[in-house]
Amino acid sequence: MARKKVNREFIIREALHLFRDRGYHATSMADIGEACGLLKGSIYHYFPGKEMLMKEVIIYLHDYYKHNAFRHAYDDKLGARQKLTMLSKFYQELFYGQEGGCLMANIAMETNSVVPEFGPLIGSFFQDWIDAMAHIYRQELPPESAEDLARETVAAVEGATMLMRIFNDRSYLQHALDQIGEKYEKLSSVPVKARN
Amino acid sequence: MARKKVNREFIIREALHLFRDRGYHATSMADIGEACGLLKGSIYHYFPGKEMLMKEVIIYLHDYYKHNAFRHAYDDKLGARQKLTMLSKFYQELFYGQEGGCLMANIAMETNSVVPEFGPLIGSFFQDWIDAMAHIYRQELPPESAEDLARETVAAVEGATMLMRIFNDRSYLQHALDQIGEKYEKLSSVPVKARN
DNA sequence: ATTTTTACCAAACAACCGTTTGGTAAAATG
DNA sequence: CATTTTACCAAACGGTTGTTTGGTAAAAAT
Repeated sequence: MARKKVNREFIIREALHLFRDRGYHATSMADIGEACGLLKGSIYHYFPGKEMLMKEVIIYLHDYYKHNAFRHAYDDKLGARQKLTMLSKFYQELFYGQEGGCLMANIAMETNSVVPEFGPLIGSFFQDWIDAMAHIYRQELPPESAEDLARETVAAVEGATMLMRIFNDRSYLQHALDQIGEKYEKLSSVPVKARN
Repeated sequence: MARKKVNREFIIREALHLFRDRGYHATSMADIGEACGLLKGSIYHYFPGKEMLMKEVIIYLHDYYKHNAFRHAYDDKLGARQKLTMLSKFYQELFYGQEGGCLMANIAMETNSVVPEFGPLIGSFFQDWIDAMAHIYRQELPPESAEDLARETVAAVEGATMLMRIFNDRSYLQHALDQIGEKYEKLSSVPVKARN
């Protein structure tokens, strides 16, 4: 019977799930402890407090996106369409497996005016996301249009993720992801290849 | 010195502001009481509890949208473009005057899995919004495209509202609202009139 | 003018929150 | 083997939460 090894990363990941679908205030240290097989006081052996744990969760998730998604945007071996396809797949797999939508958006909405310390961390995540999309779009679009389309894309995906959660209907996100490629095809004047 | 008259609607409106930009859990009954010039216990003279108050806030806001925004979508005296312009103006004025973004989205994200009673109320709001947009789009678009575009529009506005709040930059919402008209122009084959 | 209702306040309530403390068995270190 | 460090538990801490209770002065109704 393999013992679950408890370490900082394990706690971060358990906390990530709880924060994502219960929110920051409704997730207690006791909840996090229970998910890790610990008492709430024991979390303080690994983290100085709830706020710091939340910050590390945000940074952890930001890093995950960097390595598994944004990364592809700067991969010179790929064309713009390939990049968009890879990112779409990433979002699809990420959001489909899980309840609770997007942690970054959820925590941002809940804590924006009440725990301002999270703001810059979450802002940095969305800026990186927008930058990655803009970098892709700049391959065939003027810089300004690329930037606008990037912001539009992130907004569309986040809005769709929210509606997906509210209506418990995955087609919202699916539709938004499909639209990313289509919109780019229309804006870049390159002829559309046959739909695969 | 005119005395502030305290009644149910006054409390609902004060609570609306607090819930919108501090969230549900971070807004205490004491906060709401203070905003109304009352002690927290006195709120229970008007409402049976915090949860019921939140529900009434949601219904109140839903009604406000119905009467001041969705209404225009079904006004037979207006053309599709006029309707879109009026709705855009509504969102613009509504979201510009206030911090805290969209209460419906904020509360939905925060409480979706922790106070499920709010879910149907918020879902009903977004469904009404989508229906209103779809009704406009059906004037010149096939029903299925109209429905898709409506969902897309609501998602885009909500996503932009979120980013607007995170980056404290109104241009996100402005851009999203501008895109509503443009996208509809492109999809409906009617020639574009001169930009006013 | 008397009664009833309204609109509160002041205080208490149990429950829960994030955090701290003191101790302890096991593991790592020397 | 002796010692230090690690990884926890159990319990307590002060503070805050939503809610309830009992009372009271003013307003409304009779």
